[in-house]
Amino acid sequence: MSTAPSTRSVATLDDVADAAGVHASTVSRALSRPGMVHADTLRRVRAAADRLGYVPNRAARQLAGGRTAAVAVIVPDVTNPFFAGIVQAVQRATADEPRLVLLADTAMSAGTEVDAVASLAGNVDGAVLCSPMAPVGRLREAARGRPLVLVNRRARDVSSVEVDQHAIVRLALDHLAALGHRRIGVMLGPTSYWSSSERSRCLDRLDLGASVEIVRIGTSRPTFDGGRACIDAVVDSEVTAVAAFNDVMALGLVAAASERGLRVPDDLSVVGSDGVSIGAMSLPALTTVAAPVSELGRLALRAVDEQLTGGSTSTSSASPDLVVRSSTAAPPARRSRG
Amino acid sequence: MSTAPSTRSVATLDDVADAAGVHASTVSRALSRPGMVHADTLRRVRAAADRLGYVPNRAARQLAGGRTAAVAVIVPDVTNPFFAGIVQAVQRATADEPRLVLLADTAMSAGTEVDAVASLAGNVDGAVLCSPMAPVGRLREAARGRPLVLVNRRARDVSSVEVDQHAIVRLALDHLAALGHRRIGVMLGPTSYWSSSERSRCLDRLDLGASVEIVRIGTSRPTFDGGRACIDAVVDSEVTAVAAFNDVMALGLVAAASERGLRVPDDLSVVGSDGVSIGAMSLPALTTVAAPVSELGRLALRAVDEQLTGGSTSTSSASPDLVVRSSTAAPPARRSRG
DNA sequence: GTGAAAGCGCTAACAC
DNA sequence: GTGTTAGCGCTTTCAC
Repeated sequence: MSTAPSTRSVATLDDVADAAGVHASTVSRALSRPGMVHADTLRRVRAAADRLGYVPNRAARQLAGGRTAAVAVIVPDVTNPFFAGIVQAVQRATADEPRLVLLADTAMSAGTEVDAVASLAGNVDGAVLCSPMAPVGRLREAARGRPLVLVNRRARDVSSVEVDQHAIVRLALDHLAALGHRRIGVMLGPTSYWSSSERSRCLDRLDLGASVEIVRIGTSRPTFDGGRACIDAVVDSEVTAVAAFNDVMALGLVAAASERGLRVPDDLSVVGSDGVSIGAMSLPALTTVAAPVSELGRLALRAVDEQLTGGSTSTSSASPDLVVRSSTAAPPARRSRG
Repeated sequence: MSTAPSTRSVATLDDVADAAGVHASTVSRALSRPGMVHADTLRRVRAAADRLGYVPNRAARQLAGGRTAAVAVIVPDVTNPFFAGIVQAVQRATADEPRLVLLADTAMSAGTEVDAVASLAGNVDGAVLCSPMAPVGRLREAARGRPLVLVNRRARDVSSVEVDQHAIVRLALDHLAALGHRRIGVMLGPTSYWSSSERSRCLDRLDLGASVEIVRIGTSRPTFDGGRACIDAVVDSEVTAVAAFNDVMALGLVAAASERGLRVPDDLSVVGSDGVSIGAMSLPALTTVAAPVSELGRLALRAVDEQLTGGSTSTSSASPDLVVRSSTAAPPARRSRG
């Protein structure tokens, strides 16, 4: 009956064209620029496409048109729930106009990062780089002119989206100060992290009043063990509370504290940063400053699109929220420096 | 000097061919089947490709050759570290022969799962589906003949890789029995999960000796809250230890227990399953039966390749390991049923 | 508003 | 062992 469907397993544009009684180019227009064809043609084409279960071949589309409808997301480590959250957020943000998400995990290696950008660049409309550590110059070079968006890192002439680091510091310290802490440690991350050095800069500008003293707790790897390793510095500094660089480090610190016989929050209060789910699952549940992950995803995607259409780069920032759980942060024990 | 490099921003096969003084098809061969060209030609081609920073265009490659050198990984939730681990494992397993990894997060929806397979199928050499919940028939249909590999789910005529569920149950229960527990609860997951019903079947076949009693603890969502929700059933069943369906549920149970004033492991021992990092970060660190994630990744990729070359499907299983941490599992308190 | 024709960059028969 | 010739399935000028 009617035009014989091709014997190939998947329908092509030509098959749809035959079925609808129009030329392939008309089908192409109908499907990608509905406004450019007659309303009647449009209906017939759509009906035919549906009936045949037509799915456009992206490779062909990319080859002919240049657009890929795909984005790359490059993370240091997907098993870190913060980065997994961003990957998820980027994907969800593509819901209105579906795009493929190509993922690369760099195993926290700057070299792998550059390689990932290089191998992905040709296959996507843009790449979202989470907390990249490679020199931005190398990254741009590897991107060959494709839109690049940095998450939590700033660089000249490259788009970026970031969590407002000042707000993170402010929320964590205000919370601890309000609980009555007067000597508070701030844990930093690796010096190569923009977010870490930015927080350090924020501390300089921060005014918590004369009664509160801030102590910087060295720099350390942004991992559970990195957090653990800070326990000595924390104890030596004689603080009653710590604002950690991220949740995972916070948990490491809590674990190390408890091994030392320090109880959290009785002997030491800890506030994390990120708001990842594991914080809620720990015991006691971690009070933290949560990053607005979904918004970061949306902003990152928008930044890709801006470069695609306008060519202009941008920097946008999103605000975190304090999440008080029950709880790793409490008023200082009376006995300590009361 | 010499042949003018094209003005386009990225070098093509023709550019390399010109630079090397050979035909494009020779370059193609040199790059994909080095054995088929003269050693000298090979050197010249490679040198030229390097010099021009040539990166093959995958879209063109796919269009012409049919192969995509990409795999899709579809997970219910990337922020679940177990699934993130599999994604990572699949990617790492591609190291020898690099492939793109296309990720889709289905937000635990069976419908989204089918959609994801449908939209990805045309763009990859195969898809790895983690703990899928959609009917396998729908998934195959959506895959349009592309290789499909199920992780922790079995179905006729579809490849699958799984963690040996019998071994999981065995390792957890032997450990608890060896610690002296005589009445042990086994938490199950959603009935729609193959791994849950499989474990239930394993319990029937398991022989722990007459002195050990097993109690099935209902079924529940495989989440932290799902684990929490089991506390009533656990308390009512009067077990002294529980083998949880997964780590996240185990942590939920531990949290709920502690809210009830039950101490872990003193009043209740808990063993998880998965071996995800958050288990190690919790307090106390979770004793668990760890899934061989890297191996699952390798096996999944191999199953894709088998179907691509031989066309045959297969089922392979990998063995988990008991990871004793310090610790959520201990001998039962003397006072309980001793 | 629609058809015709020319590629996008590559691989895969074929000849030589 | 290498060059030639066709396409792969689309988008996009162009005419009309």
